Amino acid sequence: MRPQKVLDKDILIGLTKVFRSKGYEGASLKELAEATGLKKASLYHRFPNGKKEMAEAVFAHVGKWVDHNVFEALLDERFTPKERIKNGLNEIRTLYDHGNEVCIFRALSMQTGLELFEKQVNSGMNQWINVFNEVGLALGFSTADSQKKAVQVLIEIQGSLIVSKGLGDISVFEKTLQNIEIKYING
Amino acid sequence: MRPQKVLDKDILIGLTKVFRSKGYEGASLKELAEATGLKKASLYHRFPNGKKEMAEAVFAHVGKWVDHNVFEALLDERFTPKERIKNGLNEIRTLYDHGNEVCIFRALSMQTGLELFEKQVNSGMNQWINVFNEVGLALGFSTADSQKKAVQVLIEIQGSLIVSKGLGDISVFEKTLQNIEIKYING
DNA sequence: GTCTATAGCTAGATAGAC
DNA sequence: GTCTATCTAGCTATAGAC
Repeated sequence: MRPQKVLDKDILIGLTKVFRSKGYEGASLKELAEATGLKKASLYHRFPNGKKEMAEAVFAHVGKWVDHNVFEALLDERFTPKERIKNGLNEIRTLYDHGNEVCIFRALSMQTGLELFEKQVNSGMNQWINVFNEVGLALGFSTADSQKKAVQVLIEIQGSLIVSKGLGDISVFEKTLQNIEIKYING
Repeated sequence: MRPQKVLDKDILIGLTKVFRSKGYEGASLKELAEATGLKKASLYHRFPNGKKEMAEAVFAHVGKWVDHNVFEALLDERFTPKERIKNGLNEIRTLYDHGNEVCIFRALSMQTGLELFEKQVNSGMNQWINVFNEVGLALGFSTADSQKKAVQVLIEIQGSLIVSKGLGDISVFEKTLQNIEIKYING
């Protein structure tokens, strides 16, 4: 067994960067190879099913990050529900680099026609909603109100990322996060 | 002058359909030709600058539609501001086919790296904000409040389209439009 | 595991007949 | 104005040396 030139973790970072900025179709094997520091053929050694498998790995990697950071912060019972909201929103700030980064799930799933991604986006969105719903219930919101607010969080995060990018003004994203915090903390 | 086999209007419909579902990179000349009923070379006769020019034409075409329908409804002084909101939101329902269609500007501008589209998205978004701002002022909102609400409209429309598509549930889009209506009509 | 080299294909775009 | 045929460049993916 010859040693790996580049760590799996670092490959994923390079792949994520390219897929995020170019999308699935727009990302070429050439760029993906350059971003990881490996040659094309070596990338195929790591991902025998090619580009699709690379995108899947990025999906899984970011999904785990969200689990371990965003969701864990929102559900961490060592903190009060209000503190959890603050902490969770801070992780979201990091995830999207304060509004500078697009949502990688959107970048990868849009217009690929790959069913797998559709399913993963669907279950990912439901997870976000369930987690925010849980915090809402812990804050004493009614079942219906908590569910509604949770969906609204998702809408506003995704929408504000788009508008921030379109206007070239990341303060839109920041203000949206602050509004979400207020809505959860002031009832 | 030999007669055109396909009308400009119908070509634009075909191009729009493909770009909307596949994005700029994902749309191939082959598909674009098939969707319009012309052969590739004939498409190049109509759009000498190729794919980029086709996308620009779609941009302009949809932009005009929005001007003539959404914006005109929102600014039509024959109606009260509240009626204008209702009418404008109805045009938006049509534009996005009740949440079934993605935003063509987003589909075309994302991850293409084409500056032209970035500029057009930027000015397009500013137009949306200005028009909603104007209606807000007509309704008696303060300058700051009207501006804030106008940005929020854009965020919620874009976000709800994404969430609707991700969850496979267009009621998310419909509920968002109803919330916008309530926010404008009840103060 | 990583590399060079290349296969096989499809992309966007053009030439020229009609 | 539309077409068939074709060009070149780039793509994804593989073969095989090291």
